[in-house]
Amino acid sequence: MSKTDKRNDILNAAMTLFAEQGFHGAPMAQISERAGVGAGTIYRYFKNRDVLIMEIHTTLFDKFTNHLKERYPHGRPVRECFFHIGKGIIDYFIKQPLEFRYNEQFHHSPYGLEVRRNKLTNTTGEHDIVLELYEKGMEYQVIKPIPMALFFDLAIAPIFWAVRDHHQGFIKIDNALSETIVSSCWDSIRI
Amino acid sequence: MSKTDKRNDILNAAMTLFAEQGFHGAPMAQISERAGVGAGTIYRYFKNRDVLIMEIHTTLFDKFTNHLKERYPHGRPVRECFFHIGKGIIDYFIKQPLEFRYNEQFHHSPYGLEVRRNKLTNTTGEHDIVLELYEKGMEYQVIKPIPMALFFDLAIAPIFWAVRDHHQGFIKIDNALSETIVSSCWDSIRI
Amino acid sequence: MSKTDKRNDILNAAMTLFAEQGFHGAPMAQISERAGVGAGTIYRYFKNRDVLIMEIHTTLFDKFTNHLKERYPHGRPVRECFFHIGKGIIDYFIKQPLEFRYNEQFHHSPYGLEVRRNKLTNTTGEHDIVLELYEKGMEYQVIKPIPMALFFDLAIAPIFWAVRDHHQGFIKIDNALSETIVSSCWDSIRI
Amino acid sequence: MSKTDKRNDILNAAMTLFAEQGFHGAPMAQISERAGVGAGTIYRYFKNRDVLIMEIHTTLFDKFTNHLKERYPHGRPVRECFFHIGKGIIDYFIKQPLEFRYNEQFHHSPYGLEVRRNKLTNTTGEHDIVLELYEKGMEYQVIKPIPMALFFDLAIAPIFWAVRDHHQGFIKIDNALSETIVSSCWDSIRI
DNA sequence: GATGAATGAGCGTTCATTCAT
DNA sequence: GATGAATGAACGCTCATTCAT
Repeated sequence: MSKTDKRNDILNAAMTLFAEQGFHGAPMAQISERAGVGAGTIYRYFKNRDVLIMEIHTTLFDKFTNHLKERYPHGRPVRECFFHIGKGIIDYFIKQPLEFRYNEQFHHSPYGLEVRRNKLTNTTGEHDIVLELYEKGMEYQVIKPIPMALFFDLAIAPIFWAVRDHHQGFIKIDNALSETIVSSCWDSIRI
Repeated sequence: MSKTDKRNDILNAAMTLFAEQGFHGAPMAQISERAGVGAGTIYRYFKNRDVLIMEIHTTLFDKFTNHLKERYPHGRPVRECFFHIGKGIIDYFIKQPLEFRYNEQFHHSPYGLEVRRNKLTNTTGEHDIVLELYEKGMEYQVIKPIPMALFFDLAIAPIFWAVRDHHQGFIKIDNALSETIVSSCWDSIRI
Repeated sequence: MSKTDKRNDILNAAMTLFAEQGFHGAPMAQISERAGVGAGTIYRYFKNRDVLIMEIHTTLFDKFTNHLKERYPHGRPVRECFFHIGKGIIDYFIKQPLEFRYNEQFHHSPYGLEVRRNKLTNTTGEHDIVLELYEKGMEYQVIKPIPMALFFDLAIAPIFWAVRDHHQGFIKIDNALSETIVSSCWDSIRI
Repeated sequence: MSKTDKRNDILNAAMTLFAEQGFHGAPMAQISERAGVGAGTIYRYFKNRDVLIMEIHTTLFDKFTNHLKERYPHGRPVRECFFHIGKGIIDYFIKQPLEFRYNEQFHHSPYGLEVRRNKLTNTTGEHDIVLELYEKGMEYQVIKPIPMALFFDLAIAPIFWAVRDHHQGFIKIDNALSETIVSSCWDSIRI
């Protein structure tokens, strides 16, 4: 088993347990047991628990972002781009319930706040796909003149809530409903 | 000091500390200290920590619901009723940052899931109002034909996210922006 | 059992174990077991392990100092005062092997250095009995003109080493030998 | 690099780290890193940590003893021999602060006791010289009639304490003060 | 021979809960 | 009823040692 394998085992075990039981319900000992490694081994790959939690986020976020960037309709109208993203988010997280749960846990923890803050006050050159959309929408005046953070709230919040409801069994999102959701979000931000 | 007073002191102390420091950052000893009671006294009023956390939620939720019911425009058009609720939520939680923080913590903890499940199944409290709104909207065909849970997601999610952004300093919600937010939500659900 | 009793139990258990097994050979769990209290109880009386170690020192040092101050020949010649102290140290630590061992451990740990530093650079009004002796000896020119720290080294070091040899069985200090030791130390510092 | 080189690298790295950070502050991993060898390699040369600690002592002690034996004034008066040894100790350890620190750590650890016991029982190394000195002093009646261990305590203890004070900055030992120290020690043992 | 990844027992400390007063 | 001292299981983390390569 290669070094990368073991690291991945830990990442997966931790992600699963954090998703299923919350950050506080998953002690390091349980993670190591599930990963099939010794308790101390985790610390060869991650300096401490906090770093592990952050690294899971980073890993998942990269994977998620790559998914959204696939077949992204560069150069096409803002509306079309938005639909790509909205439906992309739904598709991805419908298929990945654990990642979705992890994501929810993460963004409602102290870790999540900091990440969000960095994202919204982004001074690094990182190209956030949604941020770019917002700027283009403003430029072409196809979306309402609102602060960027609020753009996120209106356009994205319902999507995440709907996915959560799907996983909790309150609704069943198929292609048609996915279309309805994203379309409704678009209605709330378009001029 | 009456029995009720002491119970309230505990509820308030616990709510504040949970809101400020998270569930994990507020040990029972600190709660009892802040409430001005002995550590053991908490257990006379609440069977254990989990029950305390649940009771705080119930208490806050009742208070919040009552706020929304005040001057509720019964019999008026769905749109007007929705604006009453939407702006009511914003007003309330802008003024009550601690309660908002508590609410967020709560709904993203294991406790939260169960409550939500009951909420959508039973029809009590807040949902009486919103449920009624949904049904009336369906009947008069002024809102899109979507499942009730999705109605929630579209209409309410952005409001909570926006309030969170307000408290975290990413946006500043004044009356005008409040109007914009609720209006945008309405755009996403109206026919 | 009073509060003070339990605190004393912990202090004694810890002192004994530290003396017998060294700081590193005495885990908190063993201390609590020997003290007959729960593991967490120690932390009601001492913030942490380091504080416990310091408090033992303080307690022992006060007791020891009080012993030396008994029947101290105030106003009598420096030589007589020195003999009182020298023989007092020997008497005390011959009778208290555990306290002696603790003292040795302590003074050769990082804790000990700090204490010694404070003592030698003393700006607090604390009346150290040996320090006073040094100053009087200098004033009356009955001891060699040497730095204070060296006075300690010459006058006190052999006494502690001799007591250690006594406890380790290399010598047997009786009254006569005690007299010899202190007298020899005096020979090394007197003019 | 020969076998001996690697062994020496480990000894030096370990000695330095133990001296600087104490036995408990220097994990094997850090030692191996500093020595430029793999973690497991240490165990090819030393059965375990305790053995490593003991071997460092032995090595340093041999080196130290050889230093004292250099230009030893065999056949000259006891006083002269004593001055050679006393000043030799001071010179050596003033120049070798790390070795001195290591020595102090060692002798106040559980390891130290056993070694000292053997030292006073057997007659090897340093003690050859000092033992000889003691016996000659007794024979010619130039030093007080005291047990050998006590001879050590009176003659050597102040020297070690003074060197410690030098390294800790409480005194500054130059040639004159070195003379004073050894001379004072002599005063305490001579007839 | 040499390596360093892996181990897991053991550490200091916390805190929800109990119960004698 | 009210208290808060006492508990001990549980936690995150370290590190001496092993052993497959």
